[in-house]
Amino acid sequence: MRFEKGHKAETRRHILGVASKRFRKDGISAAGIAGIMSEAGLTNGAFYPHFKSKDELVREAVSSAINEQRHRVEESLQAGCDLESVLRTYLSRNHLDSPGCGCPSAALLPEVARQPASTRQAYEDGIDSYVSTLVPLIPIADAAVAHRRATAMFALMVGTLQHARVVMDPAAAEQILESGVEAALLLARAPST
Amino acid sequence: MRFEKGHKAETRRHILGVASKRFRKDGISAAGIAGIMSEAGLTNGAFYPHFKSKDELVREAVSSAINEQRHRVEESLQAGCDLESVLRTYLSRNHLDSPGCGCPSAALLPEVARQPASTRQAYEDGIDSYVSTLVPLIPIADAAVAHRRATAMFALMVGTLQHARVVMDPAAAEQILESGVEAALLLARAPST
DNA sequence: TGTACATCAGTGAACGCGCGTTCACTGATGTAC
DNA sequence: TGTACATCAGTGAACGCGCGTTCACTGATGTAC
Repeated sequence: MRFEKGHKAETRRHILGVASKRFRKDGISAAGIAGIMSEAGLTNGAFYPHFKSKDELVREAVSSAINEQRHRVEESLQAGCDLESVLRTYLSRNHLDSPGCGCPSAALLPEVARQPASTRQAYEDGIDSYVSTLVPLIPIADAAVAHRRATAMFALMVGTLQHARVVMDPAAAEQILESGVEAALLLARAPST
Repeated sequence: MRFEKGHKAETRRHILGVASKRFRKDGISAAGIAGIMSEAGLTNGAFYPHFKSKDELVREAVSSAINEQRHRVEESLQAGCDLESVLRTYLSRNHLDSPGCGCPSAALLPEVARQPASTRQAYEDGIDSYVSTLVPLIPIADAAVAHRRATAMFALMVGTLQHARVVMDPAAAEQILESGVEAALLLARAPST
């Protein structure tokens, strides 16, 4: 072999990583194969030995992005972070300014809803895991209630970050983020009556 | 003149209406001028006497969509609808299945954040009005608190509808919508301490 | 009343460009003998 | 040990297509005389 073993698998992973960022930064339909491949340091022709089609790349890139997003939260929790700290990381200036390496739902959720069924299904599974990761942060005994609260909290976080990203004035954007933190804490802490 | 007076303005409005739906249904970058014009019953060449560029169409189409969205809520309020009824209209099966004639934020918010400044500004203004329309539905005396709650409620509604639109199983999607209604009511009703 | 001209919303072909995808090819290495 | 061949990740030109945009033109009507 003229390349060390595992080289191709590594290239594939590299392409996926580049694509995953480009999709979040520019949008799925606005990001092209040629641009992704050249950012990966390859020519466009090298794409198809790795992926059957752009749809396959999209499916793998967005589902790996949502799984990485869950991983980041899991690591925060293992490091001992509480809910407010997780919320303030998500609803931060830093996350606001870095859609390319942030939450794929904030960057792409409506566009994912327009993808083929297999992509939507893979993404839905990723969201389910993500929401489940948020559940233990909610101090409510009733598991079903806590899960519904976590589902709403996810939507609130995603919607808030999207809204803040449209806003031109950074100070106004930060107020929107703060509204989101406040409301998410309220959702978590309100009694379950 | 070979067309009655006001004909051109009416055609322009017609193109805007078609575009506004197409953008919400297919996404801004995925919807093309030729497709919009042919759905409007015209040829592609007829576009440019009406609009300077696609960007101009996008700006007018999305900002008119968000203003119509506010109008729908205002009319519900004038008809005497309460908060829960407004929420259940927004987070309904019907809205879920009709992105093309529904809330542009649920369909396009992340993509709007990637548009030129003038589009983002126009859209931001539309959201501000929309959120202000929601404020009176929140029974909290402190205006600043009520406004932050309304801001969060907007994000929760948008995020919930987007999430439900990704989900394949209709029953699961409705559970997500229900989580959103429940949480939005909680946000509105929780005391302001 | 009849004819010549001006108006202008809309036509439809064409522009260059980038898209997703295909494919004959390269060239560095490993294996066979 | 040296040579011939097989392997295959990646190259880069080309495919047809649709994009946003331009522009010379049409043709129905209104106005001028």
